[in-house]
Amino acid sequence: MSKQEIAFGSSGGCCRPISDAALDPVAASEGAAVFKALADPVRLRLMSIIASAGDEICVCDLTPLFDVSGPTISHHLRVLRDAGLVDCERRGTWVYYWPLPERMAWLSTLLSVPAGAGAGN
Amino acid sequence: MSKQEIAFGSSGGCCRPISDAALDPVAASEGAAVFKALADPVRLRLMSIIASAGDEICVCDLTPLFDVSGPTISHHLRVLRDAGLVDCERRGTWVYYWPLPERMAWLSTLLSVPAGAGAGN
DNA sequence: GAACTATATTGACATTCATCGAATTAGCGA
DNA sequence: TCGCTAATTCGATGAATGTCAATATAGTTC
Repeated sequence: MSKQEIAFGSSGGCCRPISDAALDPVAASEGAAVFKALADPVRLRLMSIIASAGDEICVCDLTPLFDVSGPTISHHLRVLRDAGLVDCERRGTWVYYWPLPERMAWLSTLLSVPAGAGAGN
Repeated sequence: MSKQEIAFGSSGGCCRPISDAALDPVAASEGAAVFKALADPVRLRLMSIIASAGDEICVCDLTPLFDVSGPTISHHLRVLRDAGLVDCERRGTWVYYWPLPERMAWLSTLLSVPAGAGAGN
């Protein structure tokens, strides 16, 4: 278990939109690490399937949905878990994954646009 | 100008939270490409500075804020532009960047958590 | 305990990526 | 036109990453 989870919020406020205040280098590194977890087509789809499942979902139900090997799915799930986006539990032979909405909500807030932000348009 | 902008929304609905409906492979690739643009500490900080500037901002004001070279900043800005997150205009000797809030809002919606979604916690 | 299934880990490999220095383009002013 | 500054593009390089086959671990069933 190489649990090297991403620490976030350690630099203070974790829930302020970036259009509200610029990130310092430390916060940017933390945020980028979580975005990186979603920056792969397989992982983003995995995340969306797990998040929309409405309930925990078995790895055995996830794997056949993809064209990549089992070990690759396992690898991607670990990345999502290290990013704090999902968690899992072994129950018998099977392993079940569920979403951690807090981390997703955090990213969502980071990217939220207060009202009429942005000068350009 | 290698403008290979990321097409999104081409697969239909672009503004549905992933906790609401799972992404198909095409949508996942489009979304992952935009997240990838934010999956770097320098780029995420650049994005936050540009988004929080309240107005367009000159590259000459961005570069000294980072420990990387000018060409590297230029490279990262191009990635953000190709992702549709910012746009720019040359005015005289200088080039000014501003945020495109729509794309940020799209990502924010993707990650938004309706209410009490997520089975686990 | 042996055989079997479901996941995870390991090790290797090809590709992608962040970064830099050097060269290039764009515009200003003398 | 010549020099100067701002920004981008080019080419190269070392590091990170996605993938798979092989192996290992966890658990069930006989």
